[in-house]
Amino acid sequence: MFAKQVNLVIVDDHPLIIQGLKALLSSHEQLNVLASFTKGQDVIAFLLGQEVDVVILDISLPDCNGMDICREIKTMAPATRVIALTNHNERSLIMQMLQNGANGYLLKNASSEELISSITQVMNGQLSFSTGIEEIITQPAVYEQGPVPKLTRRELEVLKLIAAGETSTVIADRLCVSPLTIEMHRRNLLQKFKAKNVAVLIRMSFQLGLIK
Amino acid sequence: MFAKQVNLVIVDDHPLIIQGLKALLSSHEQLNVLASFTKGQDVIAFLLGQEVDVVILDISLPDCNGMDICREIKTMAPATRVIALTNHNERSLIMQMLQNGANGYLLKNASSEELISSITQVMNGQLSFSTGIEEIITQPAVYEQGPVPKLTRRELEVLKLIAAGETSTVIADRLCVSPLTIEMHRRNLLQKFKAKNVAVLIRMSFQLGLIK
DNA sequence: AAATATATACTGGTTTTCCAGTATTTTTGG
DNA sequence: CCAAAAATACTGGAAAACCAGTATATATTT
Repeated sequence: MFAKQVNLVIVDDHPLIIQGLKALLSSHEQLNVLASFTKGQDVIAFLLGQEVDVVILDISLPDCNGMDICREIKTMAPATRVIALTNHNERSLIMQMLQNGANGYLLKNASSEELISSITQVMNGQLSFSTGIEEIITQPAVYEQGPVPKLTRRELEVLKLIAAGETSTVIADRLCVSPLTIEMHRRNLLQKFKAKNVAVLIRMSFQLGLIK
Repeated sequence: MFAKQVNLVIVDDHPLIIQGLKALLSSHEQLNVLASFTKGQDVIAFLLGQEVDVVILDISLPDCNGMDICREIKTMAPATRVIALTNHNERSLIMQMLQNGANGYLLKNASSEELISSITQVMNGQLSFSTGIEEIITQPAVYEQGPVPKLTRRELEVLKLIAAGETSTVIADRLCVSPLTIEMHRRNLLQKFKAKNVAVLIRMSFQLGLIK
């Protein structure tokens, strides 16, 4: 199955997920878990001094954005394969991860067999996806989004206040600017998300993990 | 630590979580995992023919609502302890689970020690919570919600269409009713969620797992 | 230093939401 | 069968969002 020993690293903020992955991988002799981390920056530091074949990487990490970590990993260690492991199945996120160099994309409800198969595939130089993910990627979405919107500091601030239910007038008072400025931020946010109104803006922000 | 053998059952839609829990629990002789399920209804069927000490129960299950399963378990087997294991830390959900009879509430980022400790506590007849959960429960929320809103079939239908970004006029056309009817549904939804506008409505609906 | 992006702010206007109250019909539960 | 809940619908009106375009100042990037 594996031509040689495969060295892996796990990054997930759930100790139980890490535990489960270790238990699963340990029943395969040639799969060797070198380390596990609950923070993204720790894996970057680790990779500076250690060569790793596969990183299994959660997207939602407490200290940073898994997508950025993915890009960083591929920048510093291009030969290292990255398999995203996440609950998110939004096409935008999947495409963004692939754009950032991910070799695989698994959902957390994947089976053991699926995980092992995925590791095999990426080690063979292939891309690997959970059941259903390929379908999500390939079928043109009814509402086609571009990449995940990149928000400025101010836009994110305004978005959070909108999500908290505040009106433009209240937000303007809070941020000491004109209500017309906030209206302009709203318009820009709607355009970036290709959203027709606040309902879609909030929903997509949630789905993309921009707000919790 | 445990006066006697503790029989447990795990219900979670993530095989990796189940794997992790099993690995963890198996290193404690007196903790005996009888079975695991990825569907809520399966655990109910199991409990009909088997006495269980502790059920570790995810709230988000694919076939049903973990909160309802919790209530069902406590109805049919009051002596069985239920520990919720979830990613949600909204006060409403925590209170609802306690209301439905849960004995513990853990977040999925809990450590191994925390889990074992929780099992110990519930077996001793105590309530048990993840770090931080007690704080969430005890501090009066800035925006105090009541219990998780119970939506009618029609209300949920309208909510989903609102979340999809449709206006009241469009929703009315879709459902073959007057736009004024939809406006009335909107008003009722805002009242049930104690939301001041659609932004809060959508945000809370996602936070409470009512829509995905 | 220059180009670009961001933040800010305005005019003028339409659409939509939110609000409060009221009323009737239909459905559901006891 | 009856009471209660849900669904439906209306009047009248204010507040807020959404829209399109335009403009200037500041910050950032090249």
